[in-house]
Amino acid sequence: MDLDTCAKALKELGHPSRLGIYKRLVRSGHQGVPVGALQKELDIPGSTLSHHISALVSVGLVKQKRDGRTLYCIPQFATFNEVMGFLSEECCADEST
Amino acid sequence: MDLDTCAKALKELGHPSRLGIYKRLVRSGHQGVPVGALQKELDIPGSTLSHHISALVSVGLVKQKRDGRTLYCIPQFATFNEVMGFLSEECCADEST
DNA sequence: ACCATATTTCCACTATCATCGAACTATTTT
DNA sequence: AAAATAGTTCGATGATAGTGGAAATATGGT
Repeated sequence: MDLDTCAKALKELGHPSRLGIYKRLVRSGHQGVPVGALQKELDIPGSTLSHHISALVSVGLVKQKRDGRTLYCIPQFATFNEVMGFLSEECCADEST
Repeated sequence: MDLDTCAKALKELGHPSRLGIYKRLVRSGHQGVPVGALQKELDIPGSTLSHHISALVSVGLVKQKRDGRTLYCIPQFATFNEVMGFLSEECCADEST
């Protein structure tokens, strides 16, 4: 992961609603959470929520999968881990110094 | 660290210039880097750079310390580590599941 | 006091983001 | 085929953010 890609991901996580959404998704693991469930739990109007979710999708932090009428939002741990990896490697103090 | 505070910090890191600045500061450790050095190395106009730096200062990721005419920018590892801690605890997959 | 250096603040401008109701699309049920 | 459910896209608006030149501030040197 390069700096620009990492910055884009951080930017999307850098909004309380989106960070909350991602946090909520992580809690429920690989099976994902329906958009509607997020809407109720987080109390965000549908259209606003939809924009936030697609922002997360656009940087690969979330994937969506349809099952009938229900759209599940699934956290993409791999992307998140790459972000964490970049931060650890490039932006953490080297305590051996 | 709570979600809102974390989101604010992530937001500021979520810009390539600012992430680059922070990364550069981390490289040089506790002694810090003069604003002017950042300006040359990163090739950002002074006023723009100044705005980016104060954004980082505003969320506690950077501190500034004057020595004569030179203002040193010093990364605040504690804040950064709190952000990392929040992300690890609240947004990482629990692999024991 | 004056000049040079280092950096910030002011100002104006453009661009992107956030929000949300209303209209629309997709899918299932009856 | 109509109605119900789930979610998205449209469209408009207000709010923030990004940018950088010019003017201002701070400090040190002569």
